[in-house]
Amino acid sequence: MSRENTGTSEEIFKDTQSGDVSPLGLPRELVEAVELMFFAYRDFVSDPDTILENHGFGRAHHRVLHFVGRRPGMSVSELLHILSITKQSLSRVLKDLIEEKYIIQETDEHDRRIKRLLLSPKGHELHRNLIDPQIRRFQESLEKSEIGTLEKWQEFMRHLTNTETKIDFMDDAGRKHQL
Amino acid sequence: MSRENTGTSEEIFKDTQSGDVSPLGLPRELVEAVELMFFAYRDFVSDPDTILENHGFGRAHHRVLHFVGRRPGMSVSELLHILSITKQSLSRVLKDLIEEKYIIQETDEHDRRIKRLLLSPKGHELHRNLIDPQIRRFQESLEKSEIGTLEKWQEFMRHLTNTETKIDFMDDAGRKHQL
DNA sequence: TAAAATGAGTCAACATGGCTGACGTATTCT
DNA sequence: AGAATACGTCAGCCATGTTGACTCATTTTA
Repeated sequence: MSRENTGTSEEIFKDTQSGDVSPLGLPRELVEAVELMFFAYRDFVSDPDTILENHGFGRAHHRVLHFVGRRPGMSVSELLHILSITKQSLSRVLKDLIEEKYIIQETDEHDRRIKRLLLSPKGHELHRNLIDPQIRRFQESLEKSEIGTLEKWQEFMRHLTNTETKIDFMDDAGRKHQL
Repeated sequence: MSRENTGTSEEIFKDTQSGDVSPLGLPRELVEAVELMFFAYRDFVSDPDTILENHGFGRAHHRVLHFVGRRPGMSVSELLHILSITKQSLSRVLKDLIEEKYIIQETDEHDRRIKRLLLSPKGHELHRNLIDPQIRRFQESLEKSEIGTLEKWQEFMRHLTNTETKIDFMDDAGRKHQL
């Protein structure tokens, strides 16, 4: 996989390993990494997207369904924090999901202002159908990779995410899921 | 705020290593991987997003700028294939970039129907400013990781992307960049 | 050389999912 | 009793994806 150097690059960035530099004067493998982020993410969400279409839902619905499924009983404001979107953006999709009985709301026993969100059996089923192809994609990719790849991949992905994101995800919940 | 496990998970997926299973009856580390994909991607694009705002541009402009920068002289239809969007979606952002002189069009010498796309110096500068924080994010994350992490990460990301995506990216160009 | 195919650009119309600011209502905290 | 919190909702804006139809220049092909 050797590539020739154009020679005219500014080389502000010292290359990590190979000394190979892209036409932008940036380390080629990091520019490739930027592109892999784009392609991998796009393809990764493409399978659920297809399923969602048949239900008249979009990616936003998927996210809500996912996090409610993962953290049953979460409040609306917890969900807002995790998704980092506005109340209005959330309410549109949440309304759909509640009206069509994928998500159930239960008033909190101790603070009746808070509504706890839960998946109905129908919601669980859809969630499962949406995540299945993604899990399968991971498993198939892992089969092609050396052992220990997933751990290293996860570690690096964690480093890439903002600390606030990780704190947000842990804090409001009080549960043991930590990203 | 602890909530008890419902206990009714189907456990169709055998867990890869730990035997640990999420509330969904799916291997927990793979469900976490799905979430890392969401969070890491979101945070990863957040830096350029901020810069783009100041220019009145969006993510779509960024993508065009990036691929034209990476593969100078590419045609409009090659760009359409890589981005996998429609001509209309592309034309809106491409028009902006051409009007504001970030991108230059040159008619192909041998086939005058084809327009070759290039970045102007202004375009290169913006491209550079947009990619810089992403490269830096990678470098900082790498510093926190074991050596060899980038290679493993890239390999796995490649496995995650569709084969068509990879082929598309190689074929139309005739150049040696292959994802 | 006439007809077909290709590359690029455009129009109108639509959907999704972000955003803002303002406001209402129920409930709880001080 | 009044302030703060949690949730919901209205109206409207913007970016970026979609479709289908159509033009125009240029090249290929029958």
